[in-house]
Amino acid sequence: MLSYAEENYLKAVYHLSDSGQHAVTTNAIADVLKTKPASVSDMIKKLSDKGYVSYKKYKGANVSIKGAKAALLVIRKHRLWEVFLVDKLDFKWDEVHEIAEQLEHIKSPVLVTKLDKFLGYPRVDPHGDPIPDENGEIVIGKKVPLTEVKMGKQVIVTGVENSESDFLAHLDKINISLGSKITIKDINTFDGSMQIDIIGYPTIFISKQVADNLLVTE
Amino acid sequence: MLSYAEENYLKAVYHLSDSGQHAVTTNAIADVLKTKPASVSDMIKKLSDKGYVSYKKYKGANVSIKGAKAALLVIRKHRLWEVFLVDKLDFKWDEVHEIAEQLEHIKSPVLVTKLDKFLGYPRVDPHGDPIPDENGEIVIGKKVPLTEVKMGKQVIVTGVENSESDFLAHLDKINISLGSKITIKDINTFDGSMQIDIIGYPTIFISKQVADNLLVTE
DNA sequence: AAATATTTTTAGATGAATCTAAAATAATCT
DNA sequence: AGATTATTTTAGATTCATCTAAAAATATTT
Ligand SMILES: [Mn+2]
Ligand SMILES: [Mn+2]
Ligand SMILES: [Mn+2]
Ligand SMILES: [Mn+2]
Repeated sequence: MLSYAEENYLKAVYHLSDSGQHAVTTNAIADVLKTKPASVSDMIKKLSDKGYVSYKKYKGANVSIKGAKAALLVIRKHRLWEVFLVDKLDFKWDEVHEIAEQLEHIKSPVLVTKLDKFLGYPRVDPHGDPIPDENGEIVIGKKVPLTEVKMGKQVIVTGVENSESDFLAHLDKINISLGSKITIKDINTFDGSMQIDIIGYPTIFISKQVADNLLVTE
Repeated sequence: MLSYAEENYLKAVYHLSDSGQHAVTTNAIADVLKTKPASVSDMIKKLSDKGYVSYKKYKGANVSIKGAKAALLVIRKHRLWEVFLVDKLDFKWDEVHEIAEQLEHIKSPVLVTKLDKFLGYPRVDPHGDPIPDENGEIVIGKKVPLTEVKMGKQVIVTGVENSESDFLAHLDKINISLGSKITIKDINTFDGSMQIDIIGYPTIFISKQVADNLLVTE
């Protein structure tokens, strides 16, 4: 069984590698876990021996299939507990991370199942991040233009309809990128422009033209 | 801050000493914690150095005021989580102990406060054990005869009105003792006799005479 | 390409919590 | 009381996760 520390390392590797897309450096892991590179080398070697990460000395680490699955089950618990804390206990979305960081390590598969049911099978956590299913799979919803989304619903930017560089530059300027979590606060019916919240940035206005070309999920 | 292990030891000492009433032997602690006496000696010495237990070599250990308070806050969390698991997640009362054993160590005072509120400030856990308040105090309710209790309510036997030995012997015979958790399942109005559940034993019938002389709390 | 700087790994140490085996103390039994 | 048995403590070892300091590998700069 994985220890607390092992689970935290696995999660860090998974996230830093963009869900397993590329290898992760020792220093980067040390950084997010607030530990020293020497400790990371030790732990990565251990996780490699156990088959949870692939690792070549001096070349960084990445999660294996087994490692990604384990990481995703911890992430699932983390996000379900965050939903519990916000929806049921009235925490604010910015107060729950540290507590979920502890709760994610509770070992009991049936607890996770029952918690998921109790919460009504949520698909995203309070920060808009998707909740993996019981097999560690992230069910990605269909991509739709932001103009098709109802007011108030939180969505994640997962693509663009138009890839011209001046459009992309504009998105950059207004702090929208792949993965941004957006909530529509208001829609002006006469011109289709809208007021949106982007998590981490001030509320902004965008034109219908921009909204039409932004693909979002959930 | 107390470690996981330290909290478990403190709780064991607290319970084995009957809430601090007497000293506890090394072997007894090793027994309940499924560890070896040598480990207990080490840990008790550490807790003694930190002021959580009083301890004289070869003479056993007991919780200090500070230790009892710490133990009671862990017990509070344990029992609140048990209520959560049974009331909200639909666990059976005999399935929750192991999970609560993990959850009791989550560190976040505000989480406990909010959980308590969410659960409606329960005063007993699913096993009928009292839940200490935020100061680690167990608020003992008034003692009333069992005949004054409403059907369905779970109560704890905390005394007797009549101390004659044949009454006490009778209680013994039907497995009722101080601390027994009783739920009234049915009351026969014509003679005041009742059908009761005693946790850990089969359902039994008792006469109004017995119920009148049984003092219960909660 | 050589020198320099950065990153990563190894070596060796520490603290926490555990264990086994042996020594010390206390309790029980002729 | 003296011998035997049981309990408890100490001594020394182990595992886990961490650290610092030094060595090795890689990357960057001149
Ligand atoms: Mn964590
Ligand atoms: Mn989150
Ligand atoms: Mn515990
Ligand atoms: Mn209980």
